Amino acid sequence: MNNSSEDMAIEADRRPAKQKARTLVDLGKLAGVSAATVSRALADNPLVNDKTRETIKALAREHGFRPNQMASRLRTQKTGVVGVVIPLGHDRSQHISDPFFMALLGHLADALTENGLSLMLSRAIPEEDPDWLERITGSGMVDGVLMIGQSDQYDTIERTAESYGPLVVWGTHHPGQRHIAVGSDNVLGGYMAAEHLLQTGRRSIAFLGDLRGIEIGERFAGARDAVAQFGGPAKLQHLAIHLSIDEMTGEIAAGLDEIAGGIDGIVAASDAIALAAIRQLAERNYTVPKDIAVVGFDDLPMARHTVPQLTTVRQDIQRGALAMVERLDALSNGKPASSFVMRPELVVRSST
Amino acid sequence: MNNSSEDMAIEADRRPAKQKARTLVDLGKLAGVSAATVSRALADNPLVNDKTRETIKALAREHGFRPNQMASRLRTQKTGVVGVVIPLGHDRSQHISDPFFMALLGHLADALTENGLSLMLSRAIPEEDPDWLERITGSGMVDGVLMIGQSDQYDTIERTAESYGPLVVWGTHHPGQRHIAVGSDNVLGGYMAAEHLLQTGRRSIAFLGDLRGIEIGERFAGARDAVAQFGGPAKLQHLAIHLSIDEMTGEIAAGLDEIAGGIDGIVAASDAIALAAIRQLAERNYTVPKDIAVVGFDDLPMARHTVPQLTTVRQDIQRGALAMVERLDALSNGKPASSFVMRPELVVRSST
DNA sequence: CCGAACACTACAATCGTTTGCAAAAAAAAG
DNA sequence: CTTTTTTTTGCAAACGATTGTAGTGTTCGG
Repeated sequence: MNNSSEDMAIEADRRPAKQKARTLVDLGKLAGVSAATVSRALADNPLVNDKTRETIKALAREHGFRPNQMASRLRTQKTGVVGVVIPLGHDRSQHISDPFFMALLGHLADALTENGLSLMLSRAIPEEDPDWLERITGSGMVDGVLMIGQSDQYDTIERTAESYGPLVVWGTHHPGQRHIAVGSDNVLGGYMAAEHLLQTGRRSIAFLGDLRGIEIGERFAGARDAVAQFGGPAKLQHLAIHLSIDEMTGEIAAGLDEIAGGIDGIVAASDAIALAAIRQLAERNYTVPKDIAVVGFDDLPMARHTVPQLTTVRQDIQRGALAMVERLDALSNGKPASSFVMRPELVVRSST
Repeated sequence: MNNSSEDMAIEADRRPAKQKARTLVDLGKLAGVSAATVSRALADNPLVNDKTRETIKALAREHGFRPNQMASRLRTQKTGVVGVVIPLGHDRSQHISDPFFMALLGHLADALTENGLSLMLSRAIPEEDPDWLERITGSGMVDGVLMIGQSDQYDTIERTAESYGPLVVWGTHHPGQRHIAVGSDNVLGGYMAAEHLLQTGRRSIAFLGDLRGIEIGERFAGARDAVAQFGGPAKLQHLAIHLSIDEMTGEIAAGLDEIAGGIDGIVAASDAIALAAIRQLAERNYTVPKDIAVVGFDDLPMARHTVPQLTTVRQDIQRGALAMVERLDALSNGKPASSFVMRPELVVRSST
């Protein structure tokens, strides 16, 4: 048992790398053929003799040889890499480790790997780097770009979409929109959440989220619609909560101190916000759902593992990820593609 | 309000891309200079005349020109990209969206972006692709490789480390180990978790996790040490739980049905497992921590937002991510680096 | 035994940048 | 108005793989 109270730095055994065949020419020399033949052999091109191919392949295996991707891709003008960008526009301090981003990213990684593609991840901060999108589309490093969230960069995205084909965005689709988007019907989702609270007898609802995010704004609009349509004594108020998990806690605490006494329902813009809110309510001795009911948004895996289990508006992230990859694939092969708006689904659990 | 019950596909306005200057030569022609000069101008090379540079830069901006990265990187033999690999060895169905992976990945992305590097994410399934690591190190696409977890691939990693320099792994360091690793002292962490339960009066402890994962095996070993050292009536048993969130729930449910009556403490191999366990215990009317105390591992952000808040062994993921990037940076610049074992920290909250 | 058909393989150009070196232009010195 | 020095630019050779085309060698029908 190690009982030191300090971290430890440990020297590792290291020795210089041994020499290998690094290029097609090297390997060709060893096999007694030209680089061209080696290239074809490794690509299973039928032009090359079976025996030659086997010799070459064996040699390649033995030397652990792999063709240089940079050169290959320069030549073929294909990279096999798609860029995944997370624009952090309205919420500069928002961390890339936001759980929704991460969940979608995970599914994207799975879907892309399935298709033999690699994923290049970038975080973009538009305020600091106005060229953020150009930098990626124009880098020549990627065959296409997937974007997670529109943030407040709708116009930039539209502008880029005019000249850059293979671009698919997670977010909303507006009529006449140029870029392909995959996402949920956020207005409907917000509507469902608020409607559910109203139907279960709640009347004074707070919406927790930062409306500058396009999608979040839509969720709020949906909730407002529901409340307006319900009419009567139903009320809706709004609390701006950043998505960053660090700021979130304090903001929610402060906000709830002010309004918790006057509300009986919360529509949270995300599951993460909902969880933080539930936690803060528990500390203030409000019982969920008896005193205040809480509806989340996203249905992240964790929503099922909380106490109480979270009622939330489910976005099918996996399906969305798949749809994004399919569309990107179509676009990069010159085929047409269309935006995709998924219908969200209210999942009623124990927090309402 | 959209009340259709179907998802929707929407055609987007699309038009062909407009033509731009695509190469240094193109741009050089426009500026009346050679490609070499353009290259230097864009790189702020002092050899080129200030006025010329400005002309060229303006032109480049106007045309949205960016040098082709493939060509540039082929020429300079530097990619500015580091590969991040998640080997899914012992737990084939484990999803890349595992919350710990995602959290570490997020921090890595932040740390790398900070240093102007891009991140190429790959998921590797060693059983299907024995060459998984070679495929990445030898691809020529990356300047270095970061690995999240050793899974059961310790030998493969060691072998690769002999010939491939810039490789840093999240995981454990064994004496004489060749590859650089950053991670927590898992034995100590497991020890701390079990010791804490014993000190708070628990005597019959279950460890939940799949011992084939090296790190998890170490955590179990630590817990065993603590129990052995405590002696007397203290007991430890083990329940194999996969990391995949889908399998996890069922396995935990089945396992708990069998043993929950006979235990008063749980050491979970991860926070995710701990949460799932708490949830299952609640459904079986066991109160946490009164009937059964639960200690997690990782201290993911969500651990603070659960009810009850999770007592857990904290790994400083952010610090670890930073350490990994620093070490990789050193290695790729030919400098030496050493493994780094962080001391975990027991965070006592309300689940014990 | 010759020419045609076929099966392989090698040559060489290409992808777009970068960079050592030489050349040209401009400035300074004599 | 030469020479010498300093700037500034262009030339051309990499980087390493791919691929159309030309070339070599083999086989086969006649």
